[in-house]
Amino acid sequence: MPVSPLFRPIDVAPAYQKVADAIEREIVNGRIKPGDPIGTEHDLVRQFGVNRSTIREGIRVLEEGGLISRDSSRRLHACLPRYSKLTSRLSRALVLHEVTFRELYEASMTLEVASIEGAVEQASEENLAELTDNLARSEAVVGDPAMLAECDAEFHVLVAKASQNRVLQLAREPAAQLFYPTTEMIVTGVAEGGPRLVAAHRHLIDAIRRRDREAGVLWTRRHLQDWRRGFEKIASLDRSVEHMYMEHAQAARRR
Amino acid sequence: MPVSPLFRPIDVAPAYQKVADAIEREIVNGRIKPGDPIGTEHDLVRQFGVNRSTIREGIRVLEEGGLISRDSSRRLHACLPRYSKLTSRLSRALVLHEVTFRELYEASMTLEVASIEGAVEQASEENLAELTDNLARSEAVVGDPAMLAECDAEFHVLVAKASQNRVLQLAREPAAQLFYPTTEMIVTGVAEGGPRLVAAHRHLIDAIRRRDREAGVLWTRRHLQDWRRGFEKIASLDRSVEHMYMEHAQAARRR
DNA sequence: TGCTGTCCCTTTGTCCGACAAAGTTAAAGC
DNA sequence: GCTTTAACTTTGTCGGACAAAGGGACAGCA
Repeated sequence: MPVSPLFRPIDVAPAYQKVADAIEREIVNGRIKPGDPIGTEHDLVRQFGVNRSTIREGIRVLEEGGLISRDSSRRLHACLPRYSKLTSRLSRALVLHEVTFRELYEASMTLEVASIEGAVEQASEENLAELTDNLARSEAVVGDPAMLAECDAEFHVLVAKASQNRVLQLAREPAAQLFYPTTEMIVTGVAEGGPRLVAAHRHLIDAIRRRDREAGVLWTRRHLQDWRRGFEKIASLDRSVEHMYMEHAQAARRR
Repeated sequence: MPVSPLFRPIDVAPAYQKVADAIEREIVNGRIKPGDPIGTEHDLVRQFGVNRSTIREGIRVLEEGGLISRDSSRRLHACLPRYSKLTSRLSRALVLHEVTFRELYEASMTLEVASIEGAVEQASEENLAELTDNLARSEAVVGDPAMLAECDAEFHVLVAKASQNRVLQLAREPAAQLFYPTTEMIVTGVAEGGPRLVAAHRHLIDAIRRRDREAGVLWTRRHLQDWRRGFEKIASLDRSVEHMYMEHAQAARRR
């Protein structure tokens, strides 16, 4: 017979976790604002009454979560978590879960179409300027697969940004990060890949400028289908995302 | 005049970071498989030749990233990062960036429609059984807003799972986690809210079973529009997601 | 005035050694 | 065979220590 629940389980979190939680609460509640200094480790030792090693373990937890960071002089301050840092964790998780390129492709089809729809509706002049600048840089490096792939990744980040929807921006990011290395491979392996990619970007910018939703969606689909056709010349869509992707993710995270 | 970039910045990562990176590499490369033991802190001290405090800081980093965890006996082992743990970080970031409910609503409209489309196409008998079970539990707690909101959140997780697309599952999660508290508020404040919610779920399951894509999309839209109408009785869609949401996110993370 | 070098203080990253609490293993006892 | 007891191991925490690097103030020099 199970005993009746007379007592609740006691919260026995280790001290470093409690330190992290306490600081996190202050930041999330807004009592510590992004940019505010957290104080030195010694300060925290005094405030929490625990050893510096314990404080440092707590700091690592928060740092990894993107809630605090150290400036050039290594002083601690609260900060607004950067999406790209957090989403690289998710990309890594997708790799470890061995998702297939088909899943990536189908999810991205949805996410990128939604991005362009938002961009067509909401893009500002500044967004258009950024996109145009990106296009110019892409044209300049159309012969360099690595650089072009980087420009492509940035282009789609800018489209998502132009949608003015940060939830969407964040949702597409983990999948998008996994695209980058294949884009490089495809542009390397398929002769007409680079020019087609740049042409698609040009049409997309044009669609955004003319607020032409149909054209935006059409060219986004074509752009992705191009990727797919190029990819299928190299491998099967049902292959799982390979481990090599992590090198890129790691490099991106450290930036 | 700027100096020409003769030298690249030297990589001077602190030791704990190098420890974390080294272990991460082994896991991501697959040399350490999920479930494999990492060894004791003392083992790592010997292998890396650094102090235990340094090892422990590195471990915190990996633990926070979901790459390793401690079992019941606190021994370290590699593990498959759980989406929900990672996405709660993102939800927190969305809160701190003060995204609006409008962004949440519009992004979710896309993500949930994509989920149901995938589910209609791909759902297995097992997925349907889980959904049906969820529906039964929802009907049983239709009078309890907190429990019903929890069931609703789980329902949509199950729909996304039925799509068999893990990228999509992951992409919708950060936004979905922010819905939960408002659903509770709406069901509390709007008398017909609970029954309408359950009815929508019933129609969605039916659409999946009949592989009726149109009906699935239709009822997903209605379901979300219901949420929106309910929400607008309480507050404006352009209000930013409030800090109170973090309590839920924190509770979910610890589970 | 503007730049450089120096001295001092603070802060961080790392190390060492220590210990209680909790878990593990294995032997001893029934 | 099952329980109890007694080592042994591992983790979480502590205190103190020190070198390296950064910041600030101040003097010297062009």
